[in-house]
Amino acid sequence: MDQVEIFKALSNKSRLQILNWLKEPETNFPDQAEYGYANGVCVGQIQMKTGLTQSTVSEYLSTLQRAGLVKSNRVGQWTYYQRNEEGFAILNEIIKSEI
Amino acid sequence: MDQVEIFKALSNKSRLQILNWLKEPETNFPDQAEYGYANGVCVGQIQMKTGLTQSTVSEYLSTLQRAGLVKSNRVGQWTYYQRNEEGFAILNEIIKSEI
DNA sequence: TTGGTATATCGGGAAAAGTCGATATATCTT
DNA sequence: AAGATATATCGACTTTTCCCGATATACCAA
Repeated sequence: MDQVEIFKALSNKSRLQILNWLKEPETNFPDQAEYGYANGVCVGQIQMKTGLTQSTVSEYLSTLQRAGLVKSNRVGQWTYYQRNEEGFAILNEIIKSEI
Repeated sequence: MDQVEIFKALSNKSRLQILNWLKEPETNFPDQAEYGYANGVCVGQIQMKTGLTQSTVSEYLSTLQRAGLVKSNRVGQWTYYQRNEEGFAILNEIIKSEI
């Protein structure tokens, strides 16, 4: 888990927004309700809310996942993303003791 | 204080290292001893330790200052830099509540 | 097996960041 | 006032990031 990679992932307004939205999926992605929130929120929902293209959002989610800040679950043709709180715990450790 | 700007400032190995070194100036910048540590560490000392050019280090320190992570004191021909712990407090707040 | 839908990957052009050497500015010393 | 030293800024070049459209892949449904 590279520190620089984590901070690079956080160096983008849209990616920060996605992470924040994923804190309260029920509030921020109501259209996801019919599929449930257990596995997270699917890419299409996130894409719509950002207003960016599908490819960009897919790329951004990969970036966040490589940094350890989200995790994904593939279910059928959907990929659900949710926050990875372990990643944030690591981030807190880094800031407390390594910076 | 822009969130993205803070994370961009942290998205660089050398800048992270500088911040970490400045946690213990006495240990990491012993040559600074004769001038004291009260105002921080001067650019030249930091430059030597990074191995980067003077202009790059000066630029990096400005970047960190714009992000609120260090503060500077000019004394004579020297500019001393030290950590700005308020900035780190803000960073912690951002991570806790805005991401 | 043929479409249809959701996501991922690829290729690219524009903008930003990384890093340098050269030069400017500020200050100190003599 | 002149030279020396410390730092900041400028101009340039290379690498990375941003973000897109097009295409590929995976899965589902008829």
